[in-house]
Amino acid sequence: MALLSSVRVRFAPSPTGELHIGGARTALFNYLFARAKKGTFILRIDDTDLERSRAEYTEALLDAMRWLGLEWDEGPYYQSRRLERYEDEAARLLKEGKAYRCFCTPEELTAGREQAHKDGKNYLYPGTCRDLTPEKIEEYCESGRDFVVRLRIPDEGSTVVRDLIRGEVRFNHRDLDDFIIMKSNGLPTYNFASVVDDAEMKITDVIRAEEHLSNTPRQQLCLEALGYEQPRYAHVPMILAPDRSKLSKRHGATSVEEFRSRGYLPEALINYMALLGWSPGEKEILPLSEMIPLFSLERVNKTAAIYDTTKLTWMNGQYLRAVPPERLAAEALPFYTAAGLVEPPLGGEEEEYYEKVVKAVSDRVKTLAEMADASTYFYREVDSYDEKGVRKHFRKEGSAALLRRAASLLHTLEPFDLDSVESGYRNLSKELGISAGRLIHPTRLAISGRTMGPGLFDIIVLLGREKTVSRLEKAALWIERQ
RNA sequence: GGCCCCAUAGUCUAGUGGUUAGGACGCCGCCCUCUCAAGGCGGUAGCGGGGGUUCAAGUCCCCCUGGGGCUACCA
Repeated sequence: MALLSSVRVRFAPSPTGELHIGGARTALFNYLFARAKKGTFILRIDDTDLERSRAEYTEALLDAMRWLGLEWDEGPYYQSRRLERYEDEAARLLKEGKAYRCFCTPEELTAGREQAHKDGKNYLYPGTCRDLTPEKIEEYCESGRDFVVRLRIPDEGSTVVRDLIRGEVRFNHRDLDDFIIMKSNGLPTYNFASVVDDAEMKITDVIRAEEHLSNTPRQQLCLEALGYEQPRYAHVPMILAPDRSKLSKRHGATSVEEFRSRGYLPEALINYMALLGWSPGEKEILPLSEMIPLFSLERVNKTAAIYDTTKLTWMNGQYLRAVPPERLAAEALPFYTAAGLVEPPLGGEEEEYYEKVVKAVSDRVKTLAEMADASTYFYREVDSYDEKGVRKHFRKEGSAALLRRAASLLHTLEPFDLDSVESGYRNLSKELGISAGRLIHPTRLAISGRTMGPGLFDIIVLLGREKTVSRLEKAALWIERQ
């Protein structure tokens, strides 16, 4: 029983570009639905558009899916490898008179459309070839004229889409025309291929973006003509760019690959996307595994969402801080490499140092890219001092002398560890009758060039005696020369 | 243009006739503190407009407005 009712869903992207967060979110909802229902999640590549489909996009797509952790149970199936199926099904419809050959040229069609537009009228395919005589058809075929196959749509009546999220939506047949199911190049159109595959793959629930809602009556009509059962439909809200328009390249980071390269963690991206259109209830921060039992289409809303990187970034910070140090070091390595700070493979001491740097810096950043950026002075000499910091901490009377005192303290300090450095600093400030901050701030600026960062004593110990002392002296010199 | 969907703060959302309209990000302030984060506390800001229905409307109905989608030999 449970087996019979088991759900089968699919994510069916077309490999015409990178996977953007809209598509990824649709994939995620399909995945969550399948897992929550103990069903099957199928991946299908809808690559019937030869012009725009590219093999490298398919690879990138699979890569992105794997990176996100959205494991599929079946597939990937490729529509381009199933062309015979569509041909057979189209031939069947032709034979049964449910579809017909249309010999109109694209030019004729376009002219009709433009004319209608000029007259301010609606354009629907006028049905020119709808009732061609068998003789005429044969004549056209023999003369080698190109043709497409169109589905015959009833003139009267309507088709109702029962959507799990939106309720019943009615479409009048008079607003639909006999649309094309097979192009003149012999390839199926989306509406047709998709339906043939969904039927053959026994898809029980079609969960996809809202942009497909208007196409659903066409698909239902196809299914009906083909004599297959209807799946259930659920059209999830779209994800819009910050300017409310449809997602596109010019909106900065929109593809999964881009977020990845900007230093976002897959679990943060997943968590953030899940919250776009779905609400789990109490907790907002929750990993994929915890989302599964909570997921249901009833809690998916109808409103298009505008994605907002600010919240994603915050969430990434949350995840970053929860990641075990070893994994964090591994995830961050490509970013340190790209920034030219390290060159893997890292040796023993080098690796130890790297891990300490990561640990020191990770608490105060939100992305892996920021992490590398915040680490530069652990690998390079300081070549400039933060301007505001200079005004605040270097310009004061006696700053250079202060730095020299600190340098000489550290020069001989034993042992050179966190506790002794800190107490050494605190004692020195007491001795000089100044606040610890008066000593700490210029030191940070001197050894890191920055006014913010990890705890000063952590930096000092990590950097080591030699570098710290030399940077302090260098800064003192710099101040004196100003 | 036609058809369809949608409408709670800047953003993501809870809400299914009776709530001081709840949470999160952001922003502001305070606390903590060597800085910056993190964390804690507090604050800022919302039911697009107009008509109905009802004792009572963010919630139901209609209109308007706004946004989005489809209307391709794209998916």
